[in-house]
Amino acid sequence: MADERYRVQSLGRALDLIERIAEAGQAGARLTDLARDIGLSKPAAYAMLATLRARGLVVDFGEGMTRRYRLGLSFVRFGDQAVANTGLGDVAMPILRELTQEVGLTSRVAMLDDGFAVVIGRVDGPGAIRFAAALGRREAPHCSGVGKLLLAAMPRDEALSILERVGHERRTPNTLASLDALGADFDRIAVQHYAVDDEEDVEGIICLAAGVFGPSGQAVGAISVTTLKQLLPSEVVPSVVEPLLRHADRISLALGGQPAALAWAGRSKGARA
Amino acid sequence: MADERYRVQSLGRALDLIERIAEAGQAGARLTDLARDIGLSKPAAYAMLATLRARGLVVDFGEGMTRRYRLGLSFVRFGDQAVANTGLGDVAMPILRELTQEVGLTSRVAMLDDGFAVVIGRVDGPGAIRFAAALGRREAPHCSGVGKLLLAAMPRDEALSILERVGHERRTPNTLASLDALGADFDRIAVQHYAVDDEEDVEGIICLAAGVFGPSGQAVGAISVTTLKQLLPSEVVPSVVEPLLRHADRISLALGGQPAALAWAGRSKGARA
DNA sequence: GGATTTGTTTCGCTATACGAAACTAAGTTT
DNA sequence: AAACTTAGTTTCGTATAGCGAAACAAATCC
Repeated sequence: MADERYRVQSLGRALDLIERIAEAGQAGARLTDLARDIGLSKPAAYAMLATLRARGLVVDFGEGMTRRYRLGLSFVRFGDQAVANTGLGDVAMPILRELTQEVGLTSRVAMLDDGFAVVIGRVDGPGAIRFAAALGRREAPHCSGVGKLLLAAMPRDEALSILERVGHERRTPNTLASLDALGADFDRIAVQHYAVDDEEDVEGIICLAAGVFGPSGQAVGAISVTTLKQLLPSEVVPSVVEPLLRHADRISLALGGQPAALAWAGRSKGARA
Repeated sequence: MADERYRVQSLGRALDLIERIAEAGQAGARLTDLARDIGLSKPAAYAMLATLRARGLVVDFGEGMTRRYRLGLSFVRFGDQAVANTGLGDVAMPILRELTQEVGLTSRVAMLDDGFAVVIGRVDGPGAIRFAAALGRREAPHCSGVGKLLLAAMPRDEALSILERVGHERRTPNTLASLDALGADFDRIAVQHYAVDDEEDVEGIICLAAGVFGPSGQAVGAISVTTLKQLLPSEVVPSVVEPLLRHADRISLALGGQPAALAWAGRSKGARA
């Protein structure tokens, strides 16, 4: 099944097209650019766009020579459906709202998907500082709070295998780029039950994450709060960690899962199961 | 461009496939059923699924004869991007949260897309009563609060043309199924600045909607609150309408648009522009 | 254990996705 | 304002690749 023989080439190209349109964002993408970027002729791209447009998956605007394409609202349903499928999104969102209200920070929920931490829900904090916390963003597992937490919660060899596969390159001076440093951090996370991304992905941004655990004690996801490092002096970190862990446990319990204390305690012995 | 000649058939079939998988929801869909439903051979559907799976657009679970497919998290990013493109989603969500907190009811934002009101954001209310308010859902324009509001805000002939195109059939005893009844309701909405779906779509459900207006005074979207009819006696309706209109105006202003009073007043004379 | 059903793989035919080229129309330059 | 450029649209012939038939493998049912 992982075999590359059984693929539909034209569908793959159409997905490339969608990818490029998504990258173009609100500004939209032009036919000629799209065709060139995905290595297709204009008529071919034109036909694909017409097909996607008929389904509402892309919309066009502008007339004549300046027609542009962007993603259409038909994607909304599919994206929401994908989140609903996880079972985590709907449970987490109301609690995330309470967390954001309590600590006054932007909060998120993420799950591991193909080695990356995918953000499936967010609640923007108050104030002018907005973080471009796009849903569906794939956060690198080695330099994001949610990513490190989810890796720390799984058997060590699996975590290392993921790191090897998706990489763990340096992004800032603070990034834990070596497997040794990451392993030590995982150990600390397992003891303290929360992960810290201290300017390891983007300079100036700090992020605290806690795990959400299922019935068997394995981590099904993670929640986090994000803010500017300068707004979170180290002495107030505990006052944020406490509600973070508390609300994470509430989500775990709402899912019928284990609280963090139980899950982390049972992790080492259950790891080989 | 609306011409049906220039289409990519295989892409269209793949989109049918995605549609069916979305319909199957959390339970997932099986290869054989999918192939049959979209009128394709098993090998063809198999290749499409492999292509989609490689991109994370579908995920499979279960082994052997009971393998099932559901939508994958890669759709999340596209859905969020589509909402972000509208410019309305990100502005409306924080205010929607305040609205839900203030009135204690589930709230939503919707936009008109291809004749239907598409829900692009929601905040679930507290309490056990959850409404399956899926994002991306296309609400019929004639029997939903947001739909009727958006139709009432546009030139009457355009509204009628949409109703003719997408239909306006009866769903409950309360549904306004005639164009006359709908027209009268549009007139009332234009005067009172809010729309009511009083068990017109689903029995037992009531919904109040208010408009969000852009700089030129045209409606760019609508927000609504929904609850069980029996929980909202008519004497308390005004106490919900007031914050609804107030927060809707806040969204309009945040977009650089006009408040409802101005927009509705300027509607008739600007209609032919 | 045989029968049935589902997923997987092979393979050959032809439908169809693709590119070349021509066309139209909207900007841009001189 | 005419020549030039650039973008989108349409036509059409061809070779590719998408498709179905058939066979295979593996799991479930009776």
